[in-house]
Amino acid sequence: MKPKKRVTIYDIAEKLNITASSVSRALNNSSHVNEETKKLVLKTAAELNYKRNILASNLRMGKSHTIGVVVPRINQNIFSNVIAGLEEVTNQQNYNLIICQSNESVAKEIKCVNALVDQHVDCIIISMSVETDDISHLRNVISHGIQLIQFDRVATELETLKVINDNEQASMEAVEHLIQQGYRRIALLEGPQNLDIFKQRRNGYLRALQKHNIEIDEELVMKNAWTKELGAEATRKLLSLPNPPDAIFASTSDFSALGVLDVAHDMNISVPEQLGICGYANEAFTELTNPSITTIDQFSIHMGRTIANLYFEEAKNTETIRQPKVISLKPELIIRSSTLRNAK
Amino acid sequence: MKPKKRVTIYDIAEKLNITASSVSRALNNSSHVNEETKKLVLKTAAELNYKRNILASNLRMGKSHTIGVVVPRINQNIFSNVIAGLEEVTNQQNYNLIICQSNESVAKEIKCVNALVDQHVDCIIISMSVETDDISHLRNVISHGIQLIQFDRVATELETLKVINDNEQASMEAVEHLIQQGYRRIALLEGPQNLDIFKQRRNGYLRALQKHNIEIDEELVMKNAWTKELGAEATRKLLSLPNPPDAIFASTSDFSALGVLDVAHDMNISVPEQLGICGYANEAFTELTNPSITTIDQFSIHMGRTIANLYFEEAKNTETIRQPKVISLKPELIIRSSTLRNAK
DNA sequence: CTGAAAGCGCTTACAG
DNA sequence: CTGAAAGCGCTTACAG
Repeated sequence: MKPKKRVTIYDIAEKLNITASSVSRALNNSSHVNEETKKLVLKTAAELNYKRNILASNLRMGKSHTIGVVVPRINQNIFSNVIAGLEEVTNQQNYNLIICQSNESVAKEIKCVNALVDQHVDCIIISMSVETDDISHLRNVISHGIQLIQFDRVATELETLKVINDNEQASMEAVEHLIQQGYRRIALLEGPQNLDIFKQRRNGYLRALQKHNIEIDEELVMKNAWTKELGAEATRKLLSLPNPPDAIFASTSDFSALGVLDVAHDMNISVPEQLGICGYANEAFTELTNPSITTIDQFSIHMGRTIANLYFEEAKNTETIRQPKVISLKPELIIRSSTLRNAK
Repeated sequence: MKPKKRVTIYDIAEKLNITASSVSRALNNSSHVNEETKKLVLKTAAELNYKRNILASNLRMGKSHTIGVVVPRINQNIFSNVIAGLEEVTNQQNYNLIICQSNESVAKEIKCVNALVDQHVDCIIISMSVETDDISHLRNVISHGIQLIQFDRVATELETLKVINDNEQASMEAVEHLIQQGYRRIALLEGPQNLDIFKQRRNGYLRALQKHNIEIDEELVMKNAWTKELGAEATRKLLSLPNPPDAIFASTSDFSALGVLDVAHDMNISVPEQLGICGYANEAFTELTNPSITTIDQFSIHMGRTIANLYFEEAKNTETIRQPKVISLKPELIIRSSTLRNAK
């Protein structure tokens, strides 16, 4: 089958004995066009089954009606849900979404970002890889006049639009919940501190302990325990301490919480009686483990929608000098069996 | 910050005192170009930090170096993994991926497909929504000269490139495994039969029973049990039969298997002793439930890579008349506790 | 191997 | 409100 010959604005113009200029104006709903001709053009366009050639329009306008998204991993709860939310909104606006994954590598992240710049995307939405320290590729985005929106894992020092979670507050609530349940030696599995989200979670942990006058024991703070394996490893160390913790807050992810749970099972340590466990992210599996895992929900689909809406709002606001807006969303503690000692 | 003025082929041409035509040819590695000038052009391009304007190139060539993907849901194991695999390969080839989700609605699917056609994508990769019966929107894709690749949930009657799983074989193996474990009254939770994948899984079930001379009892075949809730509902009915099943093959998904497990827990029926459970798709959680769930892995990342590679191979083959190639992948049975009666 | 020219299909500043 | 014209930046068939 051969591609159909496409109908252009010239075909419409010819049929109506006007110029392509007028047709274009009518189709774009420009104000400088007669109501009559506009109607006529729209009618004829429909009759001829005209479809605007987006490639031509893009070239002329210098924009692509496309938004690029760069995330560490597509198949991870928070990111696939953010993408789902983004897709929902951008689709309504007839925008396209180009999705890239950095696989937690800066090199790949840079490659993705540059590809999107080459593609003339109108906006780049990014959550940084764990490796990312130098952010000159992000500055480069801005210098090309492309809107940059950071979310979740953001570089605070870079003034852009941001949609973040209030990690500190959420962490604090999680740790306070543990304290309320009678846990006193609460360990922290923390993530790479070059990412602000992990710093904030650490701060929330510290603040909660301070507030309740619990001494901070650096022995209980395990660095870089942000995968299932690393979480398990850290847990083994913690539980073999002379004075082991009675609860572990896996602030990095539910995956590390899962590592904690595995080790507890292996060592025949009962959860939540002997050990409380709290994760982060409300991955689907946290509901299904035995016991189910207390965690923090980040409403990631809603986050995706928020990001997209922010872009379209800002795109409208061309008049004034805009300042980098930051939207902070409030995560919610989901209390499950792994920390419910009192209720049992 | 203002966008930088972009360097064009004219800038390079001017600097070298040749025409843009030659520059273009050099950059595109055309054979009709002097080696010397080619080198010179590439050197100058690098010096000036030239970047091809993809929008212009796209318009001129009538293609977009973009592939559209339409899946029912992005945040579902198989699809997010297929996308991850696609992204991996297309990224290497400097192609873009535009991702849409149909949300299991034909209306949305049609909207997505049409948007991708309007976008002049080079290829559309699709896994149909459960509602899709009429496929004229897919024929429309082909009539626009756009390559169409179907995967997983395919319309068999439509002759296109396809990458599928051997669902029948996998189902048969799953049911045979149940039989080997001593289960004799094996129920089937089946999906909407307008989707071929669910028909094939049903066939695999039937073939396994026939092979082992087990009478087929239609009472044990539950239609349309393809979500957690519907799976649970069907299970309640099955377990209240005068002669209830001793195993349930949730051929639709692990989510329905989860529904089965929930009901079994509620009714204090022990798994796998009193009831064997097998799911489909190897969702992450199947490893984490208690007991862990036997299921079928579809190697979805690999499937994504396979699809992308198929596209690029076919794109090269312009010479001969191509026939619609179908690649069938072999899923693998993952045996876990929920069906291991003998081992216990 | 290279140049001159046309054209992809649109949008918009400039006149009138 | 409408037309004529230029231009977005490339690619390629046609000559030479």
